[in-house]
Amino acid sequence: MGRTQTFETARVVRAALGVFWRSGYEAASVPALEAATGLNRSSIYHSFGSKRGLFDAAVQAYLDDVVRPRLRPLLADPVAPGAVVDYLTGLRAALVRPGEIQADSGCLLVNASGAPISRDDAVRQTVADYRAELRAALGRGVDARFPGRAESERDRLADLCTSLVVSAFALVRVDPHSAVGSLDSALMLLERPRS
Amino acid sequence: MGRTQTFETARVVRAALGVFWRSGYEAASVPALEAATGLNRSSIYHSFGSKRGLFDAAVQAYLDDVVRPRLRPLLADPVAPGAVVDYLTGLRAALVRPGEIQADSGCLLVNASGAPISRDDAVRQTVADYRAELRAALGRGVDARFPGRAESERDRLADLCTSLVVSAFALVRVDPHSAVGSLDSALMLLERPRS
DNA sequence: TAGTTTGTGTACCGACCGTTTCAGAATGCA
DNA sequence: TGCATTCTGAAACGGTCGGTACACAAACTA
Repeated sequence: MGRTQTFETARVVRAALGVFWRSGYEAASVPALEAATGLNRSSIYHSFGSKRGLFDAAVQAYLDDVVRPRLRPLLADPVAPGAVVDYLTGLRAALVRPGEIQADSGCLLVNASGAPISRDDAVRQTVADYRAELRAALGRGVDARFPGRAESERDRLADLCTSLVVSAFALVRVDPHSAVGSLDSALMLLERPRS
Repeated sequence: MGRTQTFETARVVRAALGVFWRSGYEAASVPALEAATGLNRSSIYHSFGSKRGLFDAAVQAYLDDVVRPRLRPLLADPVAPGAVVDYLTGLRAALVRPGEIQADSGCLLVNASGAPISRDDAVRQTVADYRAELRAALGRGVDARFPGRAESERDRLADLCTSLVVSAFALVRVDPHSAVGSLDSALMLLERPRS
């Protein structure tokens, strides 16, 4: 063997994620990635092959460290009846919290969806899969909240919530007020009729 | 006086709009804008001052030639009861039509919302105003469709439709199927109860 | 026709882009 | 200690970026 890696890959990827998240893939310059990660370009290219390789790693980190932890309660078995509402409430809070990266940069993947990088098939698939994952989780949450309702109605509701979350992410950067409004719309749809 | 302009400004701006729409502001290179408009950079800079100046003109053209014509029936007085449904149906058709720019590039302004250009205050305001204009028009449409319902309920419905349209635009590029699904969700919300 | 104003083409500016190369420093194993 | 392997720093690659300078062609007014 030879010398071992002195930096923690996970930490580096997380730092790169911040840059991609704030700037988008195209505008994230290699010097900016060097500065954020503390790595020289040489090390970056040695470890990740290309800017794109680092981006792909950052996307995985985004899914694993940001998206999925928030969705986890919706994947429990059984799902708590309040889990969907908790999810939306938590997201709402994040979008409102000043300085929070989700608040001023939205969602890495929703942003990618409207950017030039979206012309890449693999990225397109990743974003579509992300949406499907979100939809599936919200579906479980809706089922747990309204177990008595017809499946078609629960599906309709889950579709609506998914779209509302996407729309919130799409507009946070320019109009946080209506982004929060989208989530509030979703929360109203999930209200239980008075007993 | 001296020589007069030999090109039609409106045509040039429309050509530039196509480039910005497909590529986004940052990735729209000056050479690409030259090719699309048929103008030399010198003429572009003489007439519009900067790439950004041309972009601003393109945004106005987008609002005037693309957004507002589609919204026009919703601004009529009185609004036809079917106008909202027609709007959503027409948009749905455009998002499905292959080769249509809205189908493979979404909405210029929703895309801008997740891009680096969204850090510019003027652009932020423009996109927020665009959303407000869409919301207002859909609000009129919803009012015309359900004149008997309470105002709060009509507002809720208009908010939902607006978010659903935004979410459709946000994802067309990567997942046209669920984009259409968002519009279908909106159309279902607008169904009239059987008489 | 003379003079003035304005549009247009060519060439070039410095800056930055992502990527590659290569030498050397650092650390593992035998 | 010596070798092997890997990480790291510096420098340079060709290419493209948005923007500018300037000369000239064009077309209007008088």
